[in-house]
Amino acid sequence: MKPVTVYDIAREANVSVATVSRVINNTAPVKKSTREKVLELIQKYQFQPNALARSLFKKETGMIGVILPDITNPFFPEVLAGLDQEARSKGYTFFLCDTVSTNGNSYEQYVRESQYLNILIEKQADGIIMIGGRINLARPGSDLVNEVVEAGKRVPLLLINGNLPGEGLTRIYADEREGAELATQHLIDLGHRNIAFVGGFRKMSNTLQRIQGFVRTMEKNGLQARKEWVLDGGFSVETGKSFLNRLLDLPERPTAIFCANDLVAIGVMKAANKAGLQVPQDLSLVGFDDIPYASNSIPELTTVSLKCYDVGRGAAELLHQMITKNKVGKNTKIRPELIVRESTAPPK
Amino acid sequence: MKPVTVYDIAREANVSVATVSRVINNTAPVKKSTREKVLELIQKYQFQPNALARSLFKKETGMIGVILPDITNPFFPEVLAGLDQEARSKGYTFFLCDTVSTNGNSYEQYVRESQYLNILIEKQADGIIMIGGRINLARPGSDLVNEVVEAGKRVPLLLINGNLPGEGLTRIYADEREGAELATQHLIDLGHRNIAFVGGFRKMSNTLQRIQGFVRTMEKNGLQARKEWVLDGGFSVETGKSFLNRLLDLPERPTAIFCANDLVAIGVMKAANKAGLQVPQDLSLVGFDDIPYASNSIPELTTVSLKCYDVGRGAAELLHQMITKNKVGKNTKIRPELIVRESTAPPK
DNA sequence: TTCAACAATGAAAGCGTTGTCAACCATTAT
DNA sequence: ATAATGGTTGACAACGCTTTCATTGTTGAA
Repeated sequence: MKPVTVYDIAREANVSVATVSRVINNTAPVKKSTREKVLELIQKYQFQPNALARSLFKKETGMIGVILPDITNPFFPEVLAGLDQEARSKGYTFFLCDTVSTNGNSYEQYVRESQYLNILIEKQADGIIMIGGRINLARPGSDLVNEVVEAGKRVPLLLINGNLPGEGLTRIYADEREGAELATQHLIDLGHRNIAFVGGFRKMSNTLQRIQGFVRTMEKNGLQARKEWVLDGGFSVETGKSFLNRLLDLPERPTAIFCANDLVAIGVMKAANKAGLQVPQDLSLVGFDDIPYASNSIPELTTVSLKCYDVGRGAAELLHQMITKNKVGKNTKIRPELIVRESTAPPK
Repeated sequence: MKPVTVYDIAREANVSVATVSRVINNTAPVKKSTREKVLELIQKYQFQPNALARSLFKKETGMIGVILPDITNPFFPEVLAGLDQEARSKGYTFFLCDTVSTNGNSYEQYVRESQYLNILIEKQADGIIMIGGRINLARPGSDLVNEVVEAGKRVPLLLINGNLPGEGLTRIYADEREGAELATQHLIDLGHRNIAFVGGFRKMSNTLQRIQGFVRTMEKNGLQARKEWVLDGGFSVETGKSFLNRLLDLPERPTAIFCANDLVAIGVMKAANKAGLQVPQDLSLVGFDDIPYASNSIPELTTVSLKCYDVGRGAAELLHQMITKNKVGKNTKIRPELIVRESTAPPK
């Protein structure tokens, strides 16, 4: 049984398809009696217009594509939620493109990122949002960057927390460096002198900024960021665990650790716990991102909020403007916020 | 600057659009020289076919709609990941429909659920997956159920963990009752006699099944499930906190608590910690769902895994069959698994 | 040499909408 | 009575693609 179309409705109502279209979209006056007849038929057949056909004609789909590296990382659902709340009210709907690689192959992830870019363009998404992902690893002039820039010429494209220099890409991002400064200063104000930085990938621009913020703040306070105390290599709980153990093996131990993200902080906390260290009495910990878990751990994690939700909302708004006003968006910076909870205290 | 179309390519290559289409889709033999010319032009203009037009004709979009209640709840990204991994290999792409209500209004959520159902049908999604949500609250014959059933007649529709009786809806689900039995038996085997159940909504079929599994197992072991020890009212961390406090105020306290989900368990754990109770020495805890955070808490949470990822994969596979074979799917049950970690121990 | 088979192509008919344009009718103003 | 207004309506041309059908050469077999 084929779906009914405007033609079917029109035929049975003895009107033209144009009229049917008019009553559906309220786009021109229709005599009350015919309107009612049409409406009745629509009801009777539960007619639902084919959005593909409509979009084909109108050249707009009301769909926004979101490309992200791993939906399982709680950071992303959070910004998605912000995105959704704002975009929904504007009538958009989402395409979810998770580039996670099953086997952890980062090349595969790269390929997927550019595949999705193409798919979204072919499917005529009204706009594209890219969050995180390999682009943070890419250098200006690299293939991926070029692809993204090219895509950006075809459809409004917004980078969230992407750190691409210049290039004419619009982005909205939290100021990672400022966040790192906030966190580091907090630790220093508490009286810590021996502070380590753990996690992330030094090659990625966001990690780099966090490290820079950390180092700079240490130096501003006349402190030294020791090389053996800044360890990068991942964003996971496991990373945190293994790095704490490495730190513990060193002749001298830090009294506080600033972690590249909350997951790493959780890992550190767990390893510390196993090693018989009390947080925050024996070791202060501050995370980054303020994912929901951060307030669920025991003790609750002091962290810096990247305002994912706000970033998401802002992104939706900005993208909407790019789509409707057809103007290139302006880069937007969101100020992070330090959230002091229970995992930090003065050193013994 | 308008996007280039097959016509533009055809014109410049001095061939018909049919030929262009043929080289794009490899759907009929084309002379090598013309194929190359066309390919070259496609490359030159970075031509990307309009998927809307194609879908309009082919009557397939390769899009699957996923309706879920709140992407921020870590349970859902997990099944989404399973879904994605399986569906991706089959060439599908996802529509994300989060029905979360900003103001916590459950009627609004209901409305949104049925709105999305319509949107997905209009956008010609090849299939629809509904996870969790209000449908668990609905009774057979209610409006929402009818709407879902009607939608299911128009497009392959699969319920994940939905507990609708009969009705001709296809579903794939984890056996909640069995999971509850596993958890309860584990506690009993450890030597607990005084066990409470906390969390969920009694009105929702999934909660009900968990409670039934709990009660039944208690009785099978000659134990009694006391009314004042089975408390429902939510799925959040806060729920867990407030309910533990309520339990603590009672003249007699349970030595173990079976929680309706992991989030509630976390809440209980936090409240217990505040109250000076050690988990698991003073209080054993088992959760439900096995969200990622379950293995991150201190102590790590004993829980029952609903195999979200497997359920997701299974759903993708099942839906794919419904779409391609055009056959009604068979209900599929996934067996849950008890995951013993650190939050349970024999009572003192 | 002739016919069948096949490779290579183009014309044109959709797919289900929307919007433009012109036509029609009934009022109302002149 | 006639022209002008404005509310209603239908025909039809897009939108960009795929596929069917028919047509043209070619080539191998009879």
